[in-house]
Amino acid sequence: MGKQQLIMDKALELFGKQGINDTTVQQIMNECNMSKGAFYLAFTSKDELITALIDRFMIEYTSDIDQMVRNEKGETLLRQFFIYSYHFSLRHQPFTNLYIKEQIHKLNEHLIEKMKYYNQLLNESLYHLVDRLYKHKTEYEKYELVWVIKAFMQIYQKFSFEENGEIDMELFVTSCVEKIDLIATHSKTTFVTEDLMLQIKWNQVKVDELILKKKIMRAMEEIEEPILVQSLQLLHEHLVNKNLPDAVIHGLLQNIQHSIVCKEVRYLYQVYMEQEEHKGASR
Amino acid sequence: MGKQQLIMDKALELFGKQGINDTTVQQIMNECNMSKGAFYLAFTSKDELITALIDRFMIEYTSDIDQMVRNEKGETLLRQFFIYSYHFSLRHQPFTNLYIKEQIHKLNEHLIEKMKYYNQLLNESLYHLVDRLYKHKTEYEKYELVWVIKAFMQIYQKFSFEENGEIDMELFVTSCVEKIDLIATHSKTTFVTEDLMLQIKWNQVKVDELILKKKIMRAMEEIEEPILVQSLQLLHEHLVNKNLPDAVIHGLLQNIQHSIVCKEVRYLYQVYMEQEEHKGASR
DNA sequence: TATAATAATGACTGGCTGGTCATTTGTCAA
DNA sequence: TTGACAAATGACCAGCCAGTCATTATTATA
Repeated sequence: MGKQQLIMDKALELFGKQGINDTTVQQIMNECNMSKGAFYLAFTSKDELITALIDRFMIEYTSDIDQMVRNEKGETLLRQFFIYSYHFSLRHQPFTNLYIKEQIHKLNEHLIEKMKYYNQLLNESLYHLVDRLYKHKTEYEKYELVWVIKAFMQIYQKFSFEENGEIDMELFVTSCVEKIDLIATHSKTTFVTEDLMLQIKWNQVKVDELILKKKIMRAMEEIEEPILVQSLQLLHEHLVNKNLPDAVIHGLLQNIQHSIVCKEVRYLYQVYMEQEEHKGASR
Repeated sequence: MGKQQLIMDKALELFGKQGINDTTVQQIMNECNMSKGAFYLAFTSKDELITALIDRFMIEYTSDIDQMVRNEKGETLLRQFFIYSYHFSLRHQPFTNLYIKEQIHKLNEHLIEKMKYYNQLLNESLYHLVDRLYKHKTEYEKYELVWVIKAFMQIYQKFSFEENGEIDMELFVTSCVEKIDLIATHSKTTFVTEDLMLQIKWNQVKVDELILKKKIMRAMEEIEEPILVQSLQLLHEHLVNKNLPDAVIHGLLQNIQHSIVCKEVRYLYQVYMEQEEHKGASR
C-alpha cells in the first residue's frame, strides 16, 4: 500500500473515532509507525489530507451513483440506489462516521463549498433517477422526491448511529422503496414549488471548461498506463477542437471509467457534454 | 439581561458561525464587551458553557414537545408538532446551525451521552404522539413512524441549510403531514421489527430517583418565588413518602410549568411517575 | 567501496488558547 | 471621606500542536 493510502486509512479511522480536531498528525503517524516528518512528505498540510479524504469518498459515491442511474433499468433503480448506499455506508464506516459526526464546516470556506458541490452532484443524479421512474411528474415534484429519498437514506445512517441495533438491509430497502413509491404516486401536496425551483437553479454551479481541463491534466500526471494517458489526451483535445464523434468520446470515457483517479474526470466530462448539448439546443 | 444569558447568546452566535472549536473565550467576551476573566465568574469552564447551551435548548424543545403531545387533541397533533419544530428552528436559528453543523461528539463522552439522552426523550414524546394518532398499529410500526417523522423534520433543516431558498411553512407542514399519514395508513413493510424493538428497549435509560432529587434541589437554589419553592419542596418530599394524592401532584406540577428552570424537573417528574405506575402495574 | 541522491527522522519553534490570579476599579455603608 | 467588600481586569502561564529543518539512514550508481 502506498504511503498516502496508508496515512489516509489510518487518519480516517482516528478522525471517525475522535473527530478531526482532536486527532493530531503525531497520532496518525504513530498509527502508521512512521515519523511525524514523513507526513509532510506525503501531504503538504493536514488540511490537504482532509480535503483528499473527502474527495476520495465523495467522488466514489457520487460518480458510482451517477453511473448506476445512467445504466440501470428503470424499475429496480430506486432499489439499487438504496442497496448501493447501504453497502457504501457499511464498507466505508469510518468515513460514514466522520460524515455524520463532523458535519463539515471545519477549517475554511473552501470545504463548505466542496461539500455543497458534492451535494449538488448527488442531487442531480438523484433527479435523473426520479426522472426515469416518474417521467410524468413536474420538475418540482421530482425535486421534492429527491429530498424525500435523501431523508429516508439518512434514517438508516442515523438509526445505526443512535440506536445500537443494526437494521436488516433487505427489509430496510424494501420498506423505503415502498414508502417512496407511495408518496410519489399518492401525495398531492408539495413543499417544493415552481418558484423555489427557480431560486435553487440560480445557485447551481456549472462544470467549467477550465476546471475540467485542469482535472484532466492532473489525472494524466498521476497515471502511467498508456491507453489511459492517450484517452485523457484525446478527451482534452476534444474540449478545444470538438473534433471527435460522439461514439469515440463514449469509448474513451469507457476506457477510463475503471481508474479511481479518473472517476471524477469521467463524471465531470459527461456532465459537461450534456451541458454543452443543452446550450446548443436552447440557442 | 443577566451576564450568563448575554454570554450564552453571544457564544451561540459565534459557535453557529465558526464552530465550537474555532471560537475562543476571548472572542466571546469581546462580543460581550467584557474581559476574559469575567467569563470565569459566570462559568467554571468553556465546557460548562457548552453543556449549559445544549441543556437550555434541548430541555425547551423536548419538554415543549412532550407537553404538546399530552395536551393537544388528536387530529391536529402531527401538524402542531411540525409547526412547533419549524418555529423553534427559526426562532433559535443559531442553535439549529450549531446543531446541524456540530453533530455533537466534541469534547467528552459525557456530551454524547447527553445528546443520546435528549434524543430518547424526544423519541418517547414522538412515540406518544404516534400512539395517539394510530392506536391500532403495533409497537414497532409506531416506532418506525417516529423515525419517519424525524426524517421529514430533518428535510426542512437540511434544505434551508444547503439550498438558500426558504421553504414556505404552511406548505411544508401540510405536505409532511399528508405524506406521513399516507405512509401510516398504506405502508405494508417495516424496517423496524419486533426483535429490533427489544434491542432498542435494552438501551433505554430510565429516570432515576436520585437524579430527579438532585435536579429538584438545584432548581430550588435558583428560584425565589415562594410558591415555586414550596411546590418543589413538596414534590421532593413526595418522592420519599409518596404521601400526596395524584390531584395534588398534578397541581404542583402545574405550578412550576412556566418557570424555565423547572421545565426539566416537571418533565422528568412526569416521566418518573409514569414509570413508577408502570412498575406497580406489572408487579 | 565511494559517492551522490533520496528518504526519513524527531527535536524544535512559533503561535494559539484555556484557565489563573495579583491588581485595579467600583460600590456602599458608616 | 474612609474603608471594607465585591466585581472586573488583563498580563501571564502552561500545555498543545501544526509545521520546519538540520541531521541521520538508506538506497542507487559509478
